[in-house]
Amino acid sequence: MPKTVRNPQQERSIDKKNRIITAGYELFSENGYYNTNTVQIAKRAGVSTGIVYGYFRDKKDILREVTSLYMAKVTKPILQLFDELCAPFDVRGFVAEIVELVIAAHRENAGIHEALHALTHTDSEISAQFISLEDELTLNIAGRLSRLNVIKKDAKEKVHFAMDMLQSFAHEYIYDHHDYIDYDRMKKLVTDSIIALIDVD
Amino acid sequence: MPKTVRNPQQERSIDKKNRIITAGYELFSENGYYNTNTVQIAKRAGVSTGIVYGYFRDKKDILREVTSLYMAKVTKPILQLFDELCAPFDVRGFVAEIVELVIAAHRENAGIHEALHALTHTDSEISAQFISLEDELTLNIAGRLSRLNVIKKDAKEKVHFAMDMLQSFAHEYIYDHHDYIDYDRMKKLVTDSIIALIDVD
Amino acid sequence: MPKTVRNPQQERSIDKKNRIITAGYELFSENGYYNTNTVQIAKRAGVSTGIVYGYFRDKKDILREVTSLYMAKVTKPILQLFDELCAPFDVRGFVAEIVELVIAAHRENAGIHEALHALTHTDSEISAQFISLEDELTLNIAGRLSRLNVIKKDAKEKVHFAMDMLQSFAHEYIYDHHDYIDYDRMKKLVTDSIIALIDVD
Amino acid sequence: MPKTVRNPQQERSIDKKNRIITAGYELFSENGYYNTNTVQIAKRAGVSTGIVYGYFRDKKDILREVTSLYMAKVTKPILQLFDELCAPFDVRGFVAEIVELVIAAHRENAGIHEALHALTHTDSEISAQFISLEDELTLNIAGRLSRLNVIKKDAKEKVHFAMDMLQSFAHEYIYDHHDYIDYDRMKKLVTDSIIALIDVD
DNA sequence: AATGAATGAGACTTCATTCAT
DNA sequence: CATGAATGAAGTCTCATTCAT
Repeated sequence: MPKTVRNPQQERSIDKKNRIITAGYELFSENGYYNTNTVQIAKRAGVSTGIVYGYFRDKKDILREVTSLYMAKVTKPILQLFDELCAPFDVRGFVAEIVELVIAAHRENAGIHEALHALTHTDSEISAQFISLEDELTLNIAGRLSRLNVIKKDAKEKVHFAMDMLQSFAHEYIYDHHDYIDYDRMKKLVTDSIIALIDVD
Repeated sequence: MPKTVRNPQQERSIDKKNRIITAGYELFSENGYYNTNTVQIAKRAGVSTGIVYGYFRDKKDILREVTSLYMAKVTKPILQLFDELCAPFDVRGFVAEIVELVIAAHRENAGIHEALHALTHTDSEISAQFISLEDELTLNIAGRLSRLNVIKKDAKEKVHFAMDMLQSFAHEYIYDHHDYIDYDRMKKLVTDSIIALIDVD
Repeated sequence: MPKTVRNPQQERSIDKKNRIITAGYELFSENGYYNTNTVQIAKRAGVSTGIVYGYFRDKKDILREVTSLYMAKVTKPILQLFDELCAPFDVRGFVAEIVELVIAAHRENAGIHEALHALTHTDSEISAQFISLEDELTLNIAGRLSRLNVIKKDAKEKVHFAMDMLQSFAHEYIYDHHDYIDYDRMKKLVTDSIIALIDVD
Repeated sequence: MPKTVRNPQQERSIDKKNRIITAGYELFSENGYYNTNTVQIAKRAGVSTGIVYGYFRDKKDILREVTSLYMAKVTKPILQLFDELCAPFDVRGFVAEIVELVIAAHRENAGIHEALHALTHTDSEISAQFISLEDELTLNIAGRLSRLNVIKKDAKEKVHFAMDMLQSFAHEYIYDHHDYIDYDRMKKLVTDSIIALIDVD
């Protein structure tokens, strides 16, 4: 008797599944994956413990969906920004906007990034999901910027590296406030570095 | 009745404590903190389960020491490089050296960085250890470079950001190999960005 | 994340909780608190180890409930006897009845009194429970006897001391049978002493 | 290879053994038998963990000796008082003296009585030791008082019961102070009850 | 489809006892 | 004789998962 997981079609069921994912999202974000148990998830989602296993194969399966949700939340606003983009455009202004966007995304998706990233190393599936997100973003953005002729050379490498910078900085900005750092000045350095990176031929 | 932990003085005991730390280092690195149990650590260290608690208050205490070990491993070679540094010096060559060093450190200290960083978000003690490592490195390096007049302005912000870049890149380089990225080209971009960052006034 | 303990409402659950308490009662009684482990309790109760922690915070929590159960078992029949009491009444007959009652209670509640009393010295919570039981009994009985004008002076001191005598004797009677003691004669001495105590002005 | 336990002849060894017993006495008294471990005992005695097993077969063996020590401490002063006793004598004064003596013994031997008595129920060996102590005291005292013609009938029963009363009261007096009890009045009741008991024919 | 009580393997930790030095 | 580090069995408690209702 192969174990089956419901694939909810009905509205009420979909809602229930989503509530579980959201609960997982919040709890993993707050306490990390290993410090969250299924009873907590069920309680937060307002469902019974048992039904969780109606929608998800196991705890890891919730993690997978939480990861997808996270991906969507982070990717969407950035791609949207690019959608509205058309040449000629103000590079500095645009980069500044992106910086703010990434910071905001980081702030909103608080702990989950850490919680998920943490698992990246021991869990190949999550790792793959993360990598494929990066791939999609990198290639998508690199393609757009190439087409717009904003970046002429090494677009993928530049975009990827720029994304890394942004992520590092956003993390720094949100979580690891060091007293001796002037974050506004640092933000300017980041923006400048990215602009310089784009302009390098 | 305060629980006491042996503070080993004899060589053999120190060795045993170190073997436990090393075992923890390796296992946390391979499987993460939560997927490693004390029996595994003891077995890998070649000691009994019981004696682990002769040297460490609890499992978390092993983690603390593992973190310290990691800190030392990462910090030392970098500070050493700076120790050998004297003006006038070849900025490009030096940065290139640093890049290689950080990549090497990342390679050698494989999973542990992830495993530890993962806990940063749920464990304030580990977080504090990490932050204090960054503080030390940043301030130390920023101080040196200021004194050598290599960086004239915003030294701390620049150094901190440069370190973030390096870390992101090293991580990328070691773990997340994307097929479509030419990592040598990317390495050059990183080096250039750091140099540019230093030169900005 | 406050740990929650089920507060069973359903009959079956209440029964299960009671079975655990009873199992604890028996095992603590037979082997003492420290020589009883949670696996034994679960087995005796016919439940799994895990569910024990669904009903009780920890092993100590079982002890608390066992103590309460013991209290009830010991207190109830004595208070009941007093409930049926009305003046004028035959002091000698009544005291004799009480003596038999306390012996019976001791016999039935076998080892548990010892097991619990044992903890009294190292566990302030159990100690408090015991003391409050004594308080209740002493004050209740002293009040009744004062009101009935059976005892005119120092009612609380007399009642308390009489209870001590009874307990000592019952313990002696049940457990520490010495060959050279004629326990029927001793029982008469106890009865007489209590009667004398009451009559002292 | 039958396990042997040293039977120390040399002074230094005897001293060491005694220090272990004393340490056990104190620690069992403070924390109970089960909350005391051998490392603590060794530390308090100022010896190594290992050597404890040179003098004692196991932890229980320490308990045995501690029990003996307790016996001696409690028995001696009482028997001594009787040794000094000769007719004709002042019953009331003598009983009052005994009461004070037992209270003092209880105070000094604080927790150990409880700690040991606790084990009485699960440990037949300790139980036997306790009973034989009582036997010795009861028979000894009953014999003396009979010979002195102080008690004419049921001497053993009376003495035993009197000892129970004293013990209960002393325990009460030292440990379970209830606010609503006037202990001086209660002490008088105890003394009177014992005197009455002796005088009953 | 839903509930939530129940299961039991396994995690962390303690400690009586042994043994190499 | 003495040391105290070492052993490993056993205890308490947690939690992913199942199952009777």
